[in-house]
Order: sequence, then structure tokens, then C-alpha cells
Amino acid sequence: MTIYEVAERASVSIATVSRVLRGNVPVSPGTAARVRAAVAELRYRPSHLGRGLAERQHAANGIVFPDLSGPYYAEVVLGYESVAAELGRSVLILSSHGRPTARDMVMELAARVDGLVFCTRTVDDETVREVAATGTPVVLIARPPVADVDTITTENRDSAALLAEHLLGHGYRRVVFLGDADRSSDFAERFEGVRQIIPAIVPVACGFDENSGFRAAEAVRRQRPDAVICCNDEVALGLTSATAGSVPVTGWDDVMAARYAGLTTVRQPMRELGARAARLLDERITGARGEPHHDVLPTRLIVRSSCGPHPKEET
Amino acid sequence: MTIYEVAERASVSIATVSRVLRGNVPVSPGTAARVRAAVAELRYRPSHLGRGLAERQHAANGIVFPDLSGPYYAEVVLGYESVAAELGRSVLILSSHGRPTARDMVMELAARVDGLVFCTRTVDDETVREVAATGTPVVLIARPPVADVDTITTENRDSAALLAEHLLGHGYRRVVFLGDADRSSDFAERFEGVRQIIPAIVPVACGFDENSGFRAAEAVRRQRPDAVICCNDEVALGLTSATAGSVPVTGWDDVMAARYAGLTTVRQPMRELGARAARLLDERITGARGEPHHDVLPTRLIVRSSCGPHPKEET
DNA sequence: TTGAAAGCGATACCAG
DNA sequence: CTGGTATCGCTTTCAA
Repeated sequence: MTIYEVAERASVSIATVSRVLRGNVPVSPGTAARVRAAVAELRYRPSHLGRGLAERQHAANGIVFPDLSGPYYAEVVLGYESVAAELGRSVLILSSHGRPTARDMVMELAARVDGLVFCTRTVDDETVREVAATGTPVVLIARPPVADVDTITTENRDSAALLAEHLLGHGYRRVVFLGDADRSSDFAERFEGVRQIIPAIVPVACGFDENSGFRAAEAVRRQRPDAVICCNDEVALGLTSATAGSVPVTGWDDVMAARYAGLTTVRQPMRELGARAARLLDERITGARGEPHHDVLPTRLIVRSSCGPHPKEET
Repeated sequence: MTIYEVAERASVSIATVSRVLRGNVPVSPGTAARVRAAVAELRYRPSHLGRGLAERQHAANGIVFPDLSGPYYAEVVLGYESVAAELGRSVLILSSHGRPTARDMVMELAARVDGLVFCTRTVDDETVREVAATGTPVVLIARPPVADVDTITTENRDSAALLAEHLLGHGYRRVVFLGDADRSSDFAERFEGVRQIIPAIVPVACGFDENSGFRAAEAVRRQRPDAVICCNDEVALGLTSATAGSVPVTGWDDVMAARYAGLTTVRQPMRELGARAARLLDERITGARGEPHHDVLPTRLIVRSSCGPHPKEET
């Protein structure tokens, strides 16, 4: 089923069929009707391949994330898809998770989209730069700027400081930061924010998921901390299930499980993160904007019970 | 950057460039080397559009799900992406969530992939049939067969019966099934499985997410049930937070939060669901298989504390 | 308003 | 082993 068959059925040229389908050029009402009828009868769907080739665009953009098992990226992707679809673009996803060929897969993906979003822990800056160099617009989520691509992040330092102050208010002195600041700018900023208030903060390395948090329990205990600030909710949850709540703990993100676990955490607008990224990307693709944007979304401290009995009233 | 420029740089024809890139036809070592050098120097990436048009395939397939906010679909998509990528195909996602134009978006998507997976609550069977009629291979996840497309589901009836028996063992007599069996074959099967053991089961309509569960609390209380079997974990969790655990509750799926909430539930291999779907689809796309498959994955009852104090030992 | 024809970027068949 | 060229399905001048 091609445009030729439709043209033949409607007794017009393929040019005319194309015109009524795109609707940008005037076509006589009668002809248009005949074409539309033919399209309907033949259940014709234009080929994206042919169209894309002629228009030199894909009408699709991608997003690269490390994993989708935690709630964080699921929300980000959801927000992204939601806006992209609304903007009429298909969305391609790529999980870099542990794949040694991530870089190649990314370059491969870049060749079939009009724009690309990269999350943290997916590929290095060099790869991002390479993609950007091909002219493909790029937006970075929660990672430092590279070249002059757009970035969108959430506020970390201030809320981390606020969280630290809250813990200090509890009377805690010796506190551990559980997470790997070197592998995520988000974590690095949170660590800095905390250290601003608690200079003696003790960093303990850790992965990003529940299991990592669970397995870090031993290392954490060794520090005999009054409280533990975890890099994210999953790690906090994992640690909690290992310590059975014997140590005050805080997380970050406010995922669904956090509420049920009574986890004190910092809520960040994950869905909005993806949504804004999609918008920024679109502005670049359509050329509506030239200068790079670096947006920062607000976050909010959510105090629950995991940080211990509250010495004073707070929200 | 096209194949022509590479050809010129290597002083060969585009046909030769194509040959060394695809590697299916013999090319003299010397020529191949020159071409490869040119490709590297020019940082050439073949256009997927051009290639796809010539090969009449997209090297991509899609998956349509209702939403991504809950853990269920995130896991399914993760499993799907994982296998699809491994098979060398890009993956396009489409969330039908509440969009009135879902059907059009699906037909649109179908036109740019080699195969498509549909989850429940996305589009009706008619649309599925229409896509299948275009010759695009289709796989259905957790929904009844349509035409002769492949399907992959998880076991519901038996585990539901098992769950019901467990509740009976607790001494509960009056039990409510919270969920809308009409809108999901999974839910319908679970309801049937329960009813097989508890004929007097009382159905109470409800949505699919936490909020729905929360808001259903009133309607549930009115039934003064000894226990409530929820259609999934999210609803169970929502209900729990509204009833503060005053009523024994069970869920389904075993999402992360279920563990922290001590929710008795039935675990199903969500990731595997997506992974198998990707494999089934690939078999159809490559034509490796002709007859339709209808796979059923096993599930497992997970007893925790939400169903009340245990009268006898169980796992 | 409409048609003819030149691409868009690859693949693959047909000769040589 | 290599080059020329028709083709894939569609958009878009250029003329009529």
C-alpha cells in the first residue's frame, strides 16, 4: 500500500495525494475528497521511512537512562513520553544498564532520532559531546553541562543542607552519607549540601539500588553513626531492612515505597524532570531557541518517622 | 555525511561501501581497508531512513502500555527493552494513558515498527485486529487472544484460589474482591479463581492505582468484610493507608513497596513478561515461527502480615 | 490547481 | 571483486 496506489485509485498524481495528506498546499475540494476517500478505502498509511527520508527528519526522539527498575527513571521517562507524544514525536528508549556496548548503541540511536536526552550514569561526556557534534540536539538530565547543550536538574544543595539541619536538630552528631558522590552529580551536590552543615560527615561508598543499601549495612554499622543520610530512597530502604530501623535513616526522591516505610526524604519532581527535558529538546529541534538553558527544579523536605522521634514540630 | 561522500573519499562506488559496511559480500582486503578508513575519518553513520527504505524494515519494534507510573509496567518495559536491544532492535514506547487519540497514535506507531506489543487497557481488540491485519506481527501481554496473534500471560486462577484458601484458613468468611474485573482479563481471572473457593465473594469496583484504593475504603467498609482481596498491590496499598490496617488485605504483583508494607500478595514475573514478549515478537518478525503461541508464566503466593495473624504456619 | 520529475540515502541486482 | 543503476515511498520544486 503506497502513495501510488492511492493516486491511481483517486485518478490523480502522487503529488496531489501528498498535498492533501499534508494539507499545506491548496487542493480543490473535489479532488481532495476523492483522495481522502481513496485513502480511507485503501486504509493507506504513509511510510515513515519514505517521508522521513524526503523531509530529512525522524519525528522521533530518544531518551537514554541507566535502568528502569527503580521508580525514579520510570517517572522521568513517563513525563518525557507524555510531552513528546503531545508534541507529535515518537519516543525511543535505550537502557544503558551494564551494557559494555552502550556507547555504540547510543551512536546508533542518535542516528535515528531528531534529538536525544541523556540521564546520569549512562555514557560519558565524551560520547555526549560526540552526539552533540553531529548536530543532534541534546538535553542532559541531572548531569553537568557539556559543550553548550541544555540541562535540567533538581535543586540539591539547599535541601541537603536543610535535611542536615533537621538531623542536627534531632541531636545527632555523627552522621554518615551513604552513596557514591563520584558517580552522580546529584549525589555530589547532596553530599556538599550536607557537608556545609555537618563538616564531619562521613562518606561511605554504595551503589544505587536496594541491594546495595542492604549490603552496605555492615560498613555503615562500623561507623557507629547517630544517623545515615542515603543518596536515594532505594538505598535507604535497603539499609532499613538490614538494620531493622535501629539507626535513623533518610532517603531522597520520595518514591512510593518511602511513604509506607515512613521514610524521611526529599521529594523531587521526577515526572516534571522528564517533561521539561522533552520541551527543551523540542525547542532546540524546531530551532525555536538558540542559547542553552540550564533549568533547576525545586525540591522539598518530607519529614516522616525514619529519622527518629521528633524533638520539635516540623513539616 | 552520506554514503556518496564516503565512496568518493575511498575512491570506490557506493555499492562497494555498502558491501563492506554490511559485510555479506566479499570485498578485497585492500579496498575494504580504504573504505573503513574513510568511514572512520568522516565519522560516517548510515542513515536508518535510507537503509530502512531499501530493506523494507525498521529494525525497531514498539510496546504500548497504559501508564508507567506503577512498578508493573516499568518492569515489563524494562524486560522488553532488554531483550529487544539484545536482538538489535530499537524500541519505541507509547503510553495510551487517558489519551482519546490512543487509537490513532497506535496506528501511527504501527507504521514505524516491525512488530508491536500491546498491554491491557490500551486499545480495544478491534484496533489490535486492525494492526495485525496490516501484516505487522503483534504480541499481547496479559490479554485474551485476538485473531491469531501471540499472547503471554501469567497464571491467575490457581494462585487466586490458593490465596482464597489461605484467607479461609485465617477463618475469614466474608471477603471482598476490590477491583474491576471487566477491565482486565487478569483481574477477571483472579476473581474467578477466588470465587471458585469463596462463592460468596463480594466484588467492589475500583480503579488500578493507589488513589483508587484509597478512595474505595468507604465502599469497602460498608461491606464489613473480614478481609479484602485487591486486584493489585497498588490498590491494596492505597486501601491500607486509608484503613490503617484495620482490615486484613492482600494484593497482587509483589511490587517493591509491598515488602515494606508487609503486604501478602502474589508475585508475578513482570520483567520476564516483557522479555518473553520481545522474544515471541522477534520469532514472528524473522518468520522463525508460524503458529501462534500462548505462553503462561507461573506466579507464587507470598504470605506476609497484611492478611492478619497467621493461624498456622505457611510460606 | 495539478502533474512530471528530481532528489533523500541506502540496498542489491546485473554486468563486466 | 567492483561499478552502474533501478528501487524503496514520499516531498517538493518547476512548469503548465
